[in-house]
This record gives sequence, C-alpha cells and structure tokens, in this order.
Amino acid sequence: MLPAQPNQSLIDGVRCLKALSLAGKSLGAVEVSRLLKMESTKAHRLLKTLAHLGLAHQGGNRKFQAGPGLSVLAAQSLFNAPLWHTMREPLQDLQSQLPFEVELGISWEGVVFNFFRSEPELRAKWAMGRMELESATRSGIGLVLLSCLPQEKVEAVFIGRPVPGYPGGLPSLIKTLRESKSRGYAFVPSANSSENFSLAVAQEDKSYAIGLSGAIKEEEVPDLVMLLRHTLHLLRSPHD
Amino acid sequence: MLPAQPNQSLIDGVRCLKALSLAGKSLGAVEVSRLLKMESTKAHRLLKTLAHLGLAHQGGNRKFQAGPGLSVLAAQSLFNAPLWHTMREPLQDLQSQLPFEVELGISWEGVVFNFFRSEPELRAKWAMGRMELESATRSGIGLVLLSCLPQEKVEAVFIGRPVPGYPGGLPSLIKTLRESKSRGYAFVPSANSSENFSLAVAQEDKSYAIGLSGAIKEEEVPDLVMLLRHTLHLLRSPHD
DNA sequence: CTACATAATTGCAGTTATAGCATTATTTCT
DNA sequence: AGAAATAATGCTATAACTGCAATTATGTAG
Repeated sequence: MLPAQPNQSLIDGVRCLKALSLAGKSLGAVEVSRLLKMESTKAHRLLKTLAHLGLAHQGGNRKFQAGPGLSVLAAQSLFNAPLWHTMREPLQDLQSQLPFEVELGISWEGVVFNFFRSEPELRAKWAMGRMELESATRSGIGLVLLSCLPQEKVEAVFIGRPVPGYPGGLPSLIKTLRESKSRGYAFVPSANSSENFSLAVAQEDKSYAIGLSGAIKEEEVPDLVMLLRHTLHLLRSPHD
Repeated sequence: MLPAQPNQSLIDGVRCLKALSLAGKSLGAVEVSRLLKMESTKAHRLLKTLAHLGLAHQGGNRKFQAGPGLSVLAAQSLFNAPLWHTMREPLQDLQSQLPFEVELGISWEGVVFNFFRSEPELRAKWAMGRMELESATRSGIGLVLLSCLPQEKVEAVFIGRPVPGYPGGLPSLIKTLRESKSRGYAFVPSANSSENFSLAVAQEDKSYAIGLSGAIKEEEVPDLVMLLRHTLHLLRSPHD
C-alpha cells in the first residue's frame, strides 16, 4: 500500500488539512505546527499552498480553516462515481423487500461515512447524498471494513484513543474483527437498542460495504448475507 | 493569496486528486499523467501516496479512484465548524418568516456546494447536511461569491469551457459580476422559472454566502438584503 | 499458448525544490 | 505605547524529488 518513494510534502500537506478539519475553529500556522510537531515555516507554507488551492481558507485574521474545495471535491467524486448511479435501484429494492434499515458506506480512520441510509420515515429520494458520520466501531459497515484491514492498521487508528462501544479497548475490538473476518460479514448488536442488530458485508475490493439494521434474528443471517452479496454484485460496475 | 514559496508537490498531488474526482471511473497512473501532462512516474508516486493516505483507493486492477478519506474529511470539516452549529436557528427563522427558499453555500472553481437548503416540502431537519452541487453561474450564491474574486481568477476558472446560463460567454458573466459587486449582492432570474429570482449576499470574509429564491419582487430587495445581512451577522462566530 | 504491447513499479544519480534559520513586518495583548 | 507573539519572506545547504532506464506485471491478439 505504501509506495516505494512516497511524497512527504503531500503527506505533510494532508496532515495540515486534517488538522484544520478536526480543529473546529480557525488555526494559525504556529498552532498547526505545534499540533503536528512540524516546523512552523513549513506549516505556514503548506497552509498557504492549501489556501491557494482552495482547500483551506484564510480568514480576515489570517488564520486558516478548511476551505470550500474540500466539500466540492468530495461531492464531485461521489456524484461522478459509477456507484452513485447504480446504487439507487438495488438498494431501494432491498429496502422494500425487508423490514430493516439499509445502509451503504465507506470507512476511513475509524469513521464511517454513509452514502445511503434509508430511514423508515424518509422517502428513498432523501436516503442518498446526506452527509452522516458515525464511529466505525459502532457500525456494522465500519466493522466489516475494519476487519478487512491488517491488524497493524487498525491498531494505528485506535492507539491512544478510546474505542467507542468497546469498553475492553483495542483487544476486544480486535477479537470482534477476527470473528467478522473469518465469517466474511459483521453481525453485531446495535449501539442503541439491545433488540436490534447490524449486519454488514463488504464489497469485493473493500472500498465500501452495505448493511442492514433492525430486529434481525440469528437464523435469518445466512439468507440475508446471501441477499446482501447478491446486491453487492448488482452494484459492481463493469469496468473498475 | 499565493505564497512566496508554494509547495509544488502538494499542488501536483491535489491536481491528481481532482483528476480522480472528475473522471467518473478508475484511472491508471499513466492515464492521469496524460490528462495532467505530467511525468507518469511522478503521477504514479503521487497517486500511491494519496492511496496510502486514504484519499485515493487502488482497486483490484490497480487503477485509482477517489477514496474514502476525501468524503470523511469534508464531512468532518463541516460538522466541526462553528458555522454548522450556529446556522440552524437563524436560517430556520429566516425560512419561517419568508415565503422563499433559503440557502447557504460555498463556491469553488465555478461550483456551488449548499450546506443548507430549505425546500418547501422538506422539514428543516433535512435542510442541512445534504450534498448538492450546482453551477456557480446559475446560483445567486455562486454569483455573489464569484463577484468577490478578482476578475483574473474568474477568467481562470471559465477559460476554455462554457459558462452555464450565459450564452454570451465570459464577457456577459463578467458584466453581471461587476453589477453584483458594486451593489454588494446578487439579484438574478432563476434558471428554471422566469417568475423566480435569486438574491444572495456574501459573508464578510467571503467564505460563504446566504440567499433566497422565489417570486421576489424588485421593490422588496433592499429590505431582504438588510434581513440577509442581519442573519449573516448572527452566523458570525465570535472568534474566527 | 506465446508473443507483443502497454502499464505498473522500482533503483539510481543529478538536480531542484524544500527545510529551517534568521529577519522583518504585522498583529495582539497588557 | 511597548512588548510579545505570530505571520510572512529571503537565503542557502541539503534532503527530497524528478525523470531516465530497467524490471516486472498485466492484458491482448494472433
């Protein structure tokens, strides 16, 4: 995964951008440099470059915040993706066949982003294109996708921070992930209700996963997994 | 705006990312290098680095597509921003006072992203956090924000491509922008209906704008502009 | 199935773009 | 107003990047 000759400038630039995204307020170059343990001149120049690109915005007080380019780029990548156009029908079908909530999402750094989530009260039109984040450890989708990663990567994400939903910490998460990996799907109790469960299966190339939430009975699981796998097959675009 | 010593690697890395976002399919390193007129080795290493960061994803066929990090980062930056928490009430108030559609959005490279858009049929709960893109030239919000940019920047965006909604091309857009700039707000016919207009005002630091759409009469404009300005004031967070 | 064409990936050495120091300018705080 | 912190930039050594060339892998056509 990591290239033979990675571009350190790009890595550091993205680190700056991440710092801005997470900060929740405008940051000066020196503040960023302290957060990231980076030379302040370097941080300053990377931030200025990001601002030039529109990925950061430099306000009147010359502090930096995340800029418009980030949102636009993310939305463009989603809307232009083949998945965006192919997912609607299969997921709506799934939703209409089953008494469960249907989700499709991706995972990054312990966080899940759902591109699609049908809610009972909500018409399918509004199930797509919402921005929703969730801790990966509380989501079936997050857990399957985490279970596809090498253990070291998982550790790198959660090292030195709490693991939401896992009071036992990292070891208990790792155990759950191993189970999910060997079964090929995640089946876990929902965070909120003890009656509800989340079931999720990852796409072949592990770039996303789809899942169901609701009062899923254990004996239904094998059939539902097959149904999810079938839906995943429908979502695969012919070429990439 | 552009720094004394910009980081070229970061710029090229973002160019690769943009290429992936716009492509609508997986691209190989060579394809990207051809699109961007860049050495293929360089493109390859930048893409590999982006993949390592999770901003790109390398599928089974080793081609690259935009990755999960992009969406997650964008959503995090939005949800962590002070604006996200402060905008709800003032915009709902505005919506309930007026018979118009209320919008709040940002603009980048000729595209508008609306963070908030109340729709008549839609409860306020769903007005926030949708991902919606629109051509900046067809949106009041896009036009005010464009009018805040130096003319050269506007030209750089639209050079060599059509200007949606402006059959006269760039010159007629520039003219509209000049008018908007001198008035301090945009007031233009809506793209769809000839009865409807869009009115928009930019935030002080030009990072975003708010607007109204609907059957706005010319004589109402001054009062509405004052109302929008007042709302913008409520949205300003104390520090940044 | 083999041969060919195209693309992915890496090693290497020259070169350039970047890192960090030192300095100045600007802002903020007291 | 003065002091302290931060923003911004010039300058040079050097570490990182670029691009060539070679290697491996993939896919395609005969």
